Amino acid sequence: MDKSGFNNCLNQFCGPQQHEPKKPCNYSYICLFLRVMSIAKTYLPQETEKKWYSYWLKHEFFKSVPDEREPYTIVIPPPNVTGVLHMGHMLNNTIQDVLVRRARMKGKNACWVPGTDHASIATEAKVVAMLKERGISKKDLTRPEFLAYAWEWKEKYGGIILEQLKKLGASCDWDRTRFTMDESLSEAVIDTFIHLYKKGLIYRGIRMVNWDPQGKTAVSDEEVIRKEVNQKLYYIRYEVVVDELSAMSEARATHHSPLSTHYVTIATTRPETIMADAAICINPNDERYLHLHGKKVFIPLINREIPVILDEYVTMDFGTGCLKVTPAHDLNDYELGQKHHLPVIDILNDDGTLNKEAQILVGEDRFAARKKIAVLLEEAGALVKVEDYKSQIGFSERTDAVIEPKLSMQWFCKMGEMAKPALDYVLNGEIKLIPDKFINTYRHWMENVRDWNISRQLWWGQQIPAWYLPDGQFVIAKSREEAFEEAKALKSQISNLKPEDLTQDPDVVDTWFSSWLWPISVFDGFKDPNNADINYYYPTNDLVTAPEILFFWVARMIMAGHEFRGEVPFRNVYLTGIVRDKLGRKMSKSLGNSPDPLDLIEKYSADGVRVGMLFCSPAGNDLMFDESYCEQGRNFANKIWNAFKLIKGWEIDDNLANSNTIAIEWFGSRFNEALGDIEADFAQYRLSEALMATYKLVWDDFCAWYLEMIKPAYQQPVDRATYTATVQFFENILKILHPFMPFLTEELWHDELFGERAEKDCCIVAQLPNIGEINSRILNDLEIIKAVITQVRNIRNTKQISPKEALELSVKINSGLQYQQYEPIIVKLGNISRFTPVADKVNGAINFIALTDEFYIPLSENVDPVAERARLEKEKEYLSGFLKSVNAKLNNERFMANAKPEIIEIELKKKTDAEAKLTILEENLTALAD
RNA sequence: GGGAGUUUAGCUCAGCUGGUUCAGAGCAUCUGCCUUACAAGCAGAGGGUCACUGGUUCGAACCCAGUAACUCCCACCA
Repeated sequence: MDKSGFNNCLNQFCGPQQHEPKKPCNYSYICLFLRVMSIAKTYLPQETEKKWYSYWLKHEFFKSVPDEREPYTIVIPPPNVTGVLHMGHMLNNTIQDVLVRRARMKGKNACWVPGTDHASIATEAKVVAMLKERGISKKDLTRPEFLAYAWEWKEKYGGIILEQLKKLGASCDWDRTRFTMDESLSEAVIDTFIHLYKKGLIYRGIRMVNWDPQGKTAVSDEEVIRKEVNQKLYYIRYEVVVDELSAMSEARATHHSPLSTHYVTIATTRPETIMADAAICINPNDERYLHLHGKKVFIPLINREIPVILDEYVTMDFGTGCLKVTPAHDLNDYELGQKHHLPVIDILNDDGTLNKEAQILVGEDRFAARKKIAVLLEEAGALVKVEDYKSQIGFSERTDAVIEPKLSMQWFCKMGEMAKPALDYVLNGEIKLIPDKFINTYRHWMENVRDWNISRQLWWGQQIPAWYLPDGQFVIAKSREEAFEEAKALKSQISNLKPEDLTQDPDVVDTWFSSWLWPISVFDGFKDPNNADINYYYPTNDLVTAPEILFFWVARMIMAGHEFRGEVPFRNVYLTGIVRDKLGRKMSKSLGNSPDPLDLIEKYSADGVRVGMLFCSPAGNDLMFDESYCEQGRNFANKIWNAFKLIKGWEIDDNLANSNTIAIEWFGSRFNEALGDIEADFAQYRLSEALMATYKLVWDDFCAWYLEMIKPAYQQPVDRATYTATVQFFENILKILHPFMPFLTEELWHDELFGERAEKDCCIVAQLPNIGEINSRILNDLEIIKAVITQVRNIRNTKQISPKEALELSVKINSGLQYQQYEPIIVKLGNISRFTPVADKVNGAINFIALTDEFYIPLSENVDPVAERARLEKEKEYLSGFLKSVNAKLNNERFMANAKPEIIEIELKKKTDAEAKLTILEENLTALAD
């Protein structure tokens, strides 16, 4: 059996965290091995993660109540209540958890408020679909019946996503979990609606809205996705109404005109709406159509007369230069209609079918009608031609239905007044966007903001507190009773008005009308604006979210913060990228290119996945996710586990003196240096870089160098001082790793290696180490020593000398570096039998240069003079070139005059170093020739 | 149509006010190793005309102009 087979076998017999075989085995050497090695060979996360998450919960480490400490607050971007965890959530919540855990370990009172969003359109669509499966149609239900089903659905599926977050390790204060339709949050929505209405910021009006015929609701501009679609452009001929006067002039002009004067041809992508036409519009400057000024035309098929109007809005060189105006079904046409006082003829039902106004094709769906009308027009001889045409079409984000511009009575919230301060907060830096490239986009949007359509024709959500009187007047009030009182106060009130005569507006408010209050409402800041929580936690610190919702969520939260608290809702907005697959495609359910996050956790551990996500996530840039990052994360966890295993296996001998003072001094300095780098990275929200710095510190500096330096020979004891220092280092490493890898670090934290721990002495609440002293001389020296060791190893490799074979190494020191004090390290890591300083060159030995010092390995039989000469010549050539460019600079008067003194000094040092090295090279070349 | 961004090694990305061995890191690749912490590993190595073309400067991956490709946001051309 080879080693890997052995390992597999071992894993089979060892359950998670099991150190003994589950059943007796015949492999006696396995049993022997197990007795010797009582620690699992690889880190086994499953049980560990469950264990520590419940431990944290049990000891309420996530829980936060106001106290004298500085608060650190994040409110979660509430995921859709019926949603399931996807990669975007993984990224987003990993980042939040890293920030929260780090804040906690810096002594702050960290509070991460979780919750879910009722997501009216998405949830209602799901409930409708669920009912349909059960054979129930929404039409047949009363509003309360439907809502009962919806709540049932919410209760059943509402918690799933939060449970999934726990698997990731999210350290939210679950006692604070909120839902945007919780009683107090809904009340806040209604109260703010009334407040804004009274302030004149909410109004009701007929507007062209984005109508989703499938969801049967209006959606906001932000929820419309524009896509380029292949369409047809239909050229349709309208007959010009001939009156007597024009008939005469026409008779005279007819043979001169290239265009028929009896007909006018328009181009449209929507022939099914011709029945709603209110006019034909031409550009007044269009000479081709002068004869149409003041005329009327017949709509084909239905022969209704409509006027020809003139407006410069029409582009002469597009289509035929002649536009049909359909105010009810096109935003531009609507505005044109308003300008020219045209009637509005709406021929569509809410579900996108044609209504009676259309006169023909009544009841047909708009797309079916389009095809059919083309045939009818063709038959009537009114269809001139059909061309292929590409254009942008709006689709509903939620249902993917083609958006229908539709006139309807809607509620609006005025934005202009609120946008101003919200823009200023970002421009003057009170709120930082990370990365700041989003400031421009934010400004552009805020300066061109349009009023917010806040009504939705749905049942799931907060019902608009508008009450209609039988005569059509309305009042805004919290309840029927209050509405009745208000109604009685109206000037032209109806006699004998009874409360039951009032009908409440059936619409609900847009989901974002509750989410924009989130940072305030989760702390009950509306009901009780002066409570201890809101005073302590608000404004929150960081908001972590996707740039896609910068406008309809982030911007509006800022507005609400200003409007209702006179303060920003948060200080920093960290905008994550979009998670894409390797091919750069956005991960989505429909493409099926998104891995299930829970499967990933199962496979690579939560720590591994967290690390994997962060490896590839620079702020604001999209990330090309690949499972291999998680694999790397898992491998990292395993590496740490093995370092632990090594240290754990040591025995201490108190009689031994500390033989590793240099190594300890070096790693201590290196650790502090890295700590500073990590701190700086976090200060700039460069999370992947902070992680990478940690990764390298642990893997390279600690494992590959430090542990190798101090590690005692097999089965040899270690001295107490080295052991203590190493355990201390390892504990500090666990601390800086904890925000990234909470489970593994907590598991190791409690090992007896670190002595007895009190019950609440946990890594999660440990305080991060402060940056201590940095000995930069030792740091610099060690870089040289490492280079020497690498050179020796390289020589071994190229000369095919086994690492087991010890080599002699001598050095001719020119630089003055104190190699003697590093001798134990060089000897150990280079496997050197004897390290001797020499006064003269060693002939016939393999040599290399570090700094300006010459190193020799006496292996004359391995020296190939030809190859050696070639190598030296090549190096010499490079150095001469380098020296030449340095000299060119130094001889350049303008460089000497303009460059900063420290730059010149550096160049001078480069020159002397290069010259010294060249001298050595030349000497070596001469020696080779002898 | 308007605006923003990106382009550096096979991949994902650093590179701060132009000036250290300024061309870097991780992964991947290649070579050699089952060296009792770790093959989910160890040691070593090889990868780049910094998108292209000009300009400014003593000096440019970095600043300026233009070009190309890609991405995103905004917008009413039927």
